Amino acid sequence: MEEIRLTPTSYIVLGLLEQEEDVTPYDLKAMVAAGIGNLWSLQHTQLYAEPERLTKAGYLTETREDGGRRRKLYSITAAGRDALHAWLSKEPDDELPEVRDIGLLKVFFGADPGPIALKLAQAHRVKLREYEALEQTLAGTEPAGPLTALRAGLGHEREWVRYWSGLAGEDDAR
Amino acid sequence: MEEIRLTPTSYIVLGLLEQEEDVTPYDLKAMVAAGIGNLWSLQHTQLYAEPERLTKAGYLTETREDGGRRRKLYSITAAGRDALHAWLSKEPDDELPEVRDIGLLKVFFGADPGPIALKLAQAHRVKLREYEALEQTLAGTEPAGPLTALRAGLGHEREWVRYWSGLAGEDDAR
DNA sequence: TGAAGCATGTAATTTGTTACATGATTGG
DNA sequence: CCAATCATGTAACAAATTACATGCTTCA
Repeated sequence: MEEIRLTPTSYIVLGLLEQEEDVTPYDLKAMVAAGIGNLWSLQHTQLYAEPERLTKAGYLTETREDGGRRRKLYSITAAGRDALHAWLSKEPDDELPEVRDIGLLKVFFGADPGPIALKLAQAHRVKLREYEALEQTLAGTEPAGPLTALRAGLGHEREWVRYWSGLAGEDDAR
Repeated sequence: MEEIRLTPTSYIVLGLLEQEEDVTPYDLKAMVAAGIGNLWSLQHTQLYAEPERLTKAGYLTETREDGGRRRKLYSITAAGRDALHAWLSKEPDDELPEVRDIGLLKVFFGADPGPIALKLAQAHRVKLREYEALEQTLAGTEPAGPLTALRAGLGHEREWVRYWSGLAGEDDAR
């Protein structure tokens, strides 16, 4: 049993596996795409590597399908649940997220904001509409976490639309 | 002369070196902290590794101080400028940034938002005040890029304060 | 029935982080 | 003049991305 450091990637995998058993990396890919991936996306290859790491450390068990391709199926262990819940209830630190937007980086270093703003205002409008639709779907469902997190995404998408629209010399109407 | 892939880290170094010559990694660290680091921070060790990479590829030149510690001094080359400007004026893609906030990740997976919200609302208020002060400093200066980028940061900090204050059951007064 | 694209995975490479270390400077 | 902290860097390690590869479905 190896000691490993748990990263955000680890917690995403643990969090998803807490909800469902006997999950393949491919299933994980779909689960990520369905929700958390909006907030924190992962490459599909990480969804092969990370469960392996977590298994070595005792947080997951790995079994094989009987027939067919004998794909790997992962499930969370008690130790995995413990680690997840310990993290969820740990005293929060006050680490702030960074913006890390490529377009903004270019603007910082002197790029003409116009074309960037046009493109990104449009892209954020699309994303905003997608979130608004998702909000309808999630409204009133349990657990509440995904909806609460989504509302942060909504706020930031609105802010991005406001910001880039202003720079593009448009109004921000949709 | 080696081929290398230019990453955001590369462009940050190139962008900073366009403004000044004969810069040590330590200087770079200070330059990052003074501005772009708010948007996109780098570990100090990357500021040793990255200029070396860029030098091998012909985008920078490396010289040595005469006396003392004979520290390494970097300056941008014509090829470096070209690469930077090509990037700055390239047709923008519409890649959207992700939020990647640890607190929000916890909320998504079911953590109690209360304590997280309290802590982060406070931290974002502090950051917001810092940005407001910076805005005063930058107002009217040239080049305009840093101020324009800062205004995005201001908008998002306000949005974070609004969001987390709401979840903390505070009003968002400062 | 064959092409397109989805599903599934491995391996190599590159990037970024952490750990460690030591010389210089400065405030108390 | 001592402790703290800033300045400066290297090396080892871990993580994430990219490249590659191949089996399976489906539908034209």
